[in-house]
Amino acid sequence: MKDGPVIAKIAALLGDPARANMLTALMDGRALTASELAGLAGVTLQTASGHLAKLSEANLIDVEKQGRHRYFRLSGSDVAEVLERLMGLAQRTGAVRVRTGPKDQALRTARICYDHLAGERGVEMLDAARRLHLVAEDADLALTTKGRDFFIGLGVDIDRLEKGKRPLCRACLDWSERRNHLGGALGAALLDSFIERGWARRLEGRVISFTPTGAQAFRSAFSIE
Amino acid sequence: MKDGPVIAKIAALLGDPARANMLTALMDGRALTASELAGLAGVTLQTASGHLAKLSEANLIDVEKQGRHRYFRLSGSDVAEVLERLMGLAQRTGAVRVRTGPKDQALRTARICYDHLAGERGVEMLDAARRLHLVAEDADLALTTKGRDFFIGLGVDIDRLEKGKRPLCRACLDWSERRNHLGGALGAALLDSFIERGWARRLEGRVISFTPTGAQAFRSAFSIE
DNA sequence: TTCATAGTTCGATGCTAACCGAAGCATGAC
DNA sequence: GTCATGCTTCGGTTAGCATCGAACTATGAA
Repeated sequence: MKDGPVIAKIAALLGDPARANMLTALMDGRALTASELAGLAGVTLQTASGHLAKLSEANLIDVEKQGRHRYFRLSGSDVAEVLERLMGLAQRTGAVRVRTGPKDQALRTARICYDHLAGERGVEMLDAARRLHLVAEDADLALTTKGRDFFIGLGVDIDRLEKGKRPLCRACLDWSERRNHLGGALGAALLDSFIERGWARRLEGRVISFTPTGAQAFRSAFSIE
Repeated sequence: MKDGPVIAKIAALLGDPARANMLTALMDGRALTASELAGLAGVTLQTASGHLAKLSEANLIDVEKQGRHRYFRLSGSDVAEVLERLMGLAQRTGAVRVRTGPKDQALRTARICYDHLAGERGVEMLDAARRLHLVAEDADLALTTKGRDFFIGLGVDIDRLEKGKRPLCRACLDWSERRNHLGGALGAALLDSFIERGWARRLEGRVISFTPTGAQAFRSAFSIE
């Protein structure tokens, strides 16, 4: 069994409160500076710098220099997914009280998962996309011809997305709903589109808030209800 | 951000090599004694006992007393899933050299994932089940009427499985194939059935080995190739 | 009973790593 | 040039925890 130490190395990196705080702060896919992350994690800049160096060396985060700032972001959605799973585990094993504050409720309704829509709205959207035969289950998830036209109609540049190396569609398990929502390049593009159209906007944390008319437009687009 | 410490507590438990070794040893769903786990992890019994107490207190593993033995098993498939994801991360981030030994190849071909079939054979089976319309994508995965008859024909007692609280079908991400295989109560029952029929047997570690005739029967049952 | 096996608890040791102060670079503003 | 800001590196302290030896409890066998 030489798998143990391999897992342990990564898990140990996630196992420090300061680092875990930084990573969860990055879960919304944005890039943050070292100072911001230090503040969020509640440690000094020097300490944060050390942590970030470790995370970076392990390729869990990517760095981008910009002037005298250094921006950090998760190196991929798989990192965010593991964090989500760990939250799910923490919840099931009772390590965390079930929080039911208003903020928690907002997170469950709609939130950002790395760069795409998650929560009730996210699961709802994938369900609808399946019902309307916009996507089909192939190896993972695949866009149908009908789906292609549909999303192009929504203003998504499918051709461009297909050129990228990122999978177009990806089923991503939602920790609060325990069902899948739509990730991948398409999932990201859709969320961008919703925000651009003013259907929804990003609040503090990872909360996504739909405007009343935006929610109406969203439901109408996907024939929900 | 109070999510950080929550994640960190669990991740820290997985972040010790000895504990990680024990948990990976339990990933095949079997229950092992404290002595066995100590041996596998390469630590003394006292040390192992301490680790097991921590894992148990965090509800990551369950204990069962039997005479003067204490048997430990993972508290759920979600624990195994997180471990699989961590392995996937370790692989992508280059923390682990791509092992290509014969044992590794065997693991990729067919292995046990908590209690169901994973690896190439596992992914193949779910693909086939979809192609034959035995399962359909509902919220997660659902058995079709055709699928029900099919699996009953294979000797699976679907009615009994449905009475349990465990979901019948569950898509489970395969780290080596990066695609889904079939988990849930049905996935577990199918693997049991394959072994009972002598199509396959469990080797050391998590390797599942199909006999030549078993592989033939498997492919024939699912109309593969 | 006595002995053996399985496991826990306690105590001491030693290593690792998180932390921060202070100093050092690097970039940009003026 | 000077100064400020953003971040890293170095050094020293501290705290936590993994480890094991030794003693102890519990179950089973003879």
